[in-house]
Amino acid sequence: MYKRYCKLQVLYYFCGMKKNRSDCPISCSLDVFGDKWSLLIIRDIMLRGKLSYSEFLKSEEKIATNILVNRLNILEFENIVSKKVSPENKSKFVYSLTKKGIDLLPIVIEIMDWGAKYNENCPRKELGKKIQVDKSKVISDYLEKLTEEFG
Amino acid sequence: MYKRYCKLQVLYYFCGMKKNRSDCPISCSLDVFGDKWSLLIIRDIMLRGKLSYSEFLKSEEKIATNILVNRLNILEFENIVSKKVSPENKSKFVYSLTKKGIDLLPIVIEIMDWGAKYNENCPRKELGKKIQVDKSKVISDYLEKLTEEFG
DNA sequence: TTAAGTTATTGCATTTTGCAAGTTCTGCAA
DNA sequence: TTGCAGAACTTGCAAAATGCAATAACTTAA
Repeated sequence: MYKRYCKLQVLYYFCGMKKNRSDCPISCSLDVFGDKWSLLIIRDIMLRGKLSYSEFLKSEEKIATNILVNRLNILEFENIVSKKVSPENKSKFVYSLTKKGIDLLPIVIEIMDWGAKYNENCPRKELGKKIQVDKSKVISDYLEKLTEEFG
Repeated sequence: MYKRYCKLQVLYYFCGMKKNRSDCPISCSLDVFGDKWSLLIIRDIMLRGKLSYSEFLKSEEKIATNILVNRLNILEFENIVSKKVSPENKSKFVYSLTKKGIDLLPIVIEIMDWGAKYNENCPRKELGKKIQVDKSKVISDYLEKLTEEFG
């Protein structure tokens, strides 16, 4: 087996772990992904078929490398994504959504719809228009697709 | 007319206004409410009938006063909430959701559902259980209720 | 004009973010 | 077995955001 980096980041996250601010489910959710970056990584995996660290880095929002590592570690620790050695290229990793991660789909779609509705500078592209026409179909289609990848 | 505080916070927000990180609607949404507090304020107004600064302060997550003022100003600036002098008590303000704010309802409900599903320490209470049974009914019921208050 | 209730600011310590540079790790091929 | 290239990760430092406690400003009503 290959020795990979020790997960300092996860250790920090785990050790410094604050209790949830409250037992409100909204608050607990935000404790996990309530920031400007986590859901963008989820989006990349969920809607854009991105798989790896280097692909996430290329997104137009230009996430910094340390933030990306940190968020990926947290998402993995929280069992939202899982990380495996890539079958095609053994020196890289691929990330995929767990069931828990896939269940973020409706949140992501709703956020996308709201964003498109209220920002002139966010023209609806293909997916955005589909959402406008039949949101629940988009969700169920993606759900099916993501679930079968999930196996 | 009463001179109220000048809105330094809003000025800062406006002046320091970064362009959106990208034209992705998800990213644009997160530019506005992608943090640990904004949606909790929305929740308080939307689901808990809270109206004023002092009520928001009392929530169990214990938001700091400066953060609360800052977020309220941003939400108001973004036209998600609107602020008026309270009819009952003229020395206080009440906040209410605009149409844009009300449209955050599905996002809030989905986040709530996900949070309750994946946190043992977030027992589903009345609303959580209703969501489990018939999410879209909960959404349309609240939508109706919020919209008539709005109207 | 003052008291009571409400909302907002300030200063400081701490934490998180952003950025740029450099380091470590892995597989593959010489 | 070494060296290289691609990929993932860390580090150091500056800047920004957060948390906290104390204080200030504002409004109404008496």
